[in-house]
Amino acid sequence: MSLPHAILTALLEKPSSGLELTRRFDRSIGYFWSATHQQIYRELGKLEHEGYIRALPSAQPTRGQKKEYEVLPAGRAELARWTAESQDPKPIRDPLLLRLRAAGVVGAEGIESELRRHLALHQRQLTEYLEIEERDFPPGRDTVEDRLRHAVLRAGIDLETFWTRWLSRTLADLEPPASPSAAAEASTPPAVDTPTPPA
Amino acid sequence: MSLPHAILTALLEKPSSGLELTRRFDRSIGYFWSATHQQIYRELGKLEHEGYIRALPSAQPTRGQKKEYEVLPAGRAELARWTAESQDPKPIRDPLLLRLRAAGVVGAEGIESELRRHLALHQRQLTEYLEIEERDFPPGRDTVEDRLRHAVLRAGIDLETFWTRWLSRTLADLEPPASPSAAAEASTPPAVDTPTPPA
DNA sequence: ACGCTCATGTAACAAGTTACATGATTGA
DNA sequence: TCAATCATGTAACTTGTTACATGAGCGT
Repeated sequence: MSLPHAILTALLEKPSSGLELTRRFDRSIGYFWSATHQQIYRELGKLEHEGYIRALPSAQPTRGQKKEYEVLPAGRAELARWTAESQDPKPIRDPLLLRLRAAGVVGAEGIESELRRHLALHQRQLTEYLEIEERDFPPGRDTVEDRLRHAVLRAGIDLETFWTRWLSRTLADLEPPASPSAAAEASTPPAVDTPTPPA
Repeated sequence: MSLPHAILTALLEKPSSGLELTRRFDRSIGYFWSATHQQIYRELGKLEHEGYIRALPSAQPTRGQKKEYEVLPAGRAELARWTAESQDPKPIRDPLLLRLRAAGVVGAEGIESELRRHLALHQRQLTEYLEIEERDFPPGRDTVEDRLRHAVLRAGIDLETFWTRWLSRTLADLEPPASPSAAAEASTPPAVDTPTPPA
């Protein structure tokens, strides 16, 4: 049940329309909780129905017309409740790790180029986060909000750093099958489904 | 579309019944792709229907009777195709980061105990991974499969290491609002939800 | 006969994804 | 007026979650 609370947070930071929210879920908040506009409109409807938010009266309720929402006290209370709630961390769920495991069974044919591609993507994301850090978190200010937001950004930075390091190391580990026997194996792709028969 | 391929991988490693798979999705494979037995049975049905796996003839098809599956050549081919496929990494999606951001808006009341709790959980998980590494990856062997499986485990180790470090640092950052000015800020809560007024 | 565990399943729902539909506004 | 863009929405589907149902085999 994270999306509604992500929306409440975004709306508290600044009342917005559905499309404006969608754009913000492509940047700031979206860096650690993405959502499409369909999800957002659906959820806005629910939140309004439950009395957590309301449409600002200025906008008419016709199709194609902008409709801005703001958070009601009940919504703020619900968000505070959820924030302090006890929630276990979700276990890792990563298709790339799964594919690496599968590669151990059906052969590591095309996976190296994927690792390289992911490495480039994570490096780019890391650069972006570092730029944001430089821009939005100069050494000066030090409110509690600043620290919280900085901590979140630092999680992004550290996670991307982890990926770039792990991918680099894994590539280095895989590239040189080193021993001549292994090299010979690699140059002998006998058929469709031969699962890496190494020495 | 990861679950069917996770199951194909598991079945290639060892033909199993639904319940045996469920158990394995609580351990080895489950460390980076979890699944409940309902998901697994549903997916086994689909995979059989599509001709990727088949039930071993030994077992009768009655309810309550064990039914073992094995992977057919088409299933192995599909898994190899998927493994080498180009798939973009998913952006981060973490409720804890979201809650930290929300705490910046509605106040960081209960979040510190959550951070400590998560820290303990991640430390325990890290210990478990390190034990597995010691047990399953002694310095000796060095086949391609070994390297792949070790790389996957190392991802788990490095990720848990990241979390423990980040949580420790974030806790240290939050505990002492330190500077008098920051303390002054914190003691001026303009509205509903007083954010973190600790000593 | 009873309860326990093993084992397979159904049903209903929640969350996320993909494709498409529709109206309003604005500038060429 | 036409196309592009802004803006809100529907529909259908897939994936994941939660609760429950049912049968087989075994020990007491």
